[in-house]
Amino acid sequence: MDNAAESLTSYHHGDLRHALVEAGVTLLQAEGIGAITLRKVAGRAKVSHAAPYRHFADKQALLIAIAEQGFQKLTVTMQAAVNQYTDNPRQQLLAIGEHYMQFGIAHPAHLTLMFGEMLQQEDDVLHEVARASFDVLLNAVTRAQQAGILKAGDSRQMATSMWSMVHGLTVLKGSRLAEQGGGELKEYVEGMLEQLLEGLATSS
Amino acid sequence: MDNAAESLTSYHHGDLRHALVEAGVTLLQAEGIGAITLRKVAGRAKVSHAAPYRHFADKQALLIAIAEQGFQKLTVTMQAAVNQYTDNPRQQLLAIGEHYMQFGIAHPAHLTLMFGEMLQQEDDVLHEVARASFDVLLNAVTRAQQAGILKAGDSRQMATSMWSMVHGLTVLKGSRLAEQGGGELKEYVEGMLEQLLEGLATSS
DNA sequence: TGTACATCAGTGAACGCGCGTTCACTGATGTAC
DNA sequence: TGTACATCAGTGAACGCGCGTTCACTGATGTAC
Repeated sequence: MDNAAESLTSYHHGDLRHALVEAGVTLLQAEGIGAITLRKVAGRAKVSHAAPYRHFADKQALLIAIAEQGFQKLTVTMQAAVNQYTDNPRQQLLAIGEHYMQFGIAHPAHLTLMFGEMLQQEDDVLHEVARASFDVLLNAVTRAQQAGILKAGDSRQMATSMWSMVHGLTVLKGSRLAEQGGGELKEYVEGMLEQLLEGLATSS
Repeated sequence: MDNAAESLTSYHHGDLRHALVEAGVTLLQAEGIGAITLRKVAGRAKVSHAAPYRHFADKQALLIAIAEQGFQKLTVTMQAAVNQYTDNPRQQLLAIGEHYMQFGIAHPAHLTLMFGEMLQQEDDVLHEVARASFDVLLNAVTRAQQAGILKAGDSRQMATSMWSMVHGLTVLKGSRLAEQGGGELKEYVEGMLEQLLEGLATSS
């Protein structure tokens, strides 16, 4: 249903590695982290359960690839938020937060996997794609400082503040701890973030 | 090593239900969420692997009990932070954040279980103990408002801001995304939280 | 205080199942001449 | 263009294992008289 160029491309399957990761993401979404097995993932990709071993050393390697894909998607969506407001660093920061929450609320199990289990692994590639996501925010913070919208100071620390707040909001919103009030997500996250931005503003 | 009143108390084992939860927490800490099985938990509690069924309907019920115990511990530690600064609502808020992070960094897998898998369950008892944790913070926010340290307004929303930020910081600190600089945890979380508190301060 | 009985927490054997992983294979694709 | 060979992605049977759960049991504790 997703990729039209299915049986056209290259080798036997085409791009089984990619298809397996996507199947894993779908399964994660539908049944949760505990439900991911190599056999089910292979089944969803319509190959035998031994086929994944041509592309992944073991189950752990597949899980890491799924987490990587999550960060890559996150980077793309955050960068899209930045591109949306070319000359307005403040709007960029708010939009990054909004897009982050959209991703996290649409894919809660994926976010849990990315931060809960995998990021504690010692995998350099994974940490590189995670850092790439973080850098989108970090760069926006730097631009906001240059524009005089945020005060000078440790931009990495400010980015960490914002990331933390938005990540925490996403997790809470996914549970029932936060009010589930009907307002728009955009207003919700922006209201919260503005409280923080006020504390980080230039004191003019 | 932990409970001295072992073979003294009451029935056959004494308090197997409690011992099973504690064994689960230890296992969670040592080997991660995926490693929790009824059989291993029973083994750690030195009973046969069928014994847990006298206290839990199934594995899921044990997992929920482990998550509940986490929130109860969190409530106690947050309340201790409040009691530490009886007449200083601002210090109370900072100390709550510090204690929260201490808990989360000491028990990362437990926190992941609590928020990642279990809180999305429809279990009323679990949500009640989670709300009890949240209320400790909420009450502190209310007192800070009354003391004129935070501006008037939706205290529940302000508490959500703070909880989000501290929760997010805890998760990030557990990964390698945040700087791992050697500073004290106390200074770290307080520096971050103060940025937010400034945005929430009365504008006097 | 002592005996008979009821309760029920914990036992240990057994079940069927799905899992990750291995391995000899097959057959489609790419390459050399 | 056509043939011979090498490569290697995907197959399907097989493995041993640990899992959750059930069940008839046993034996320690609590209760009635």
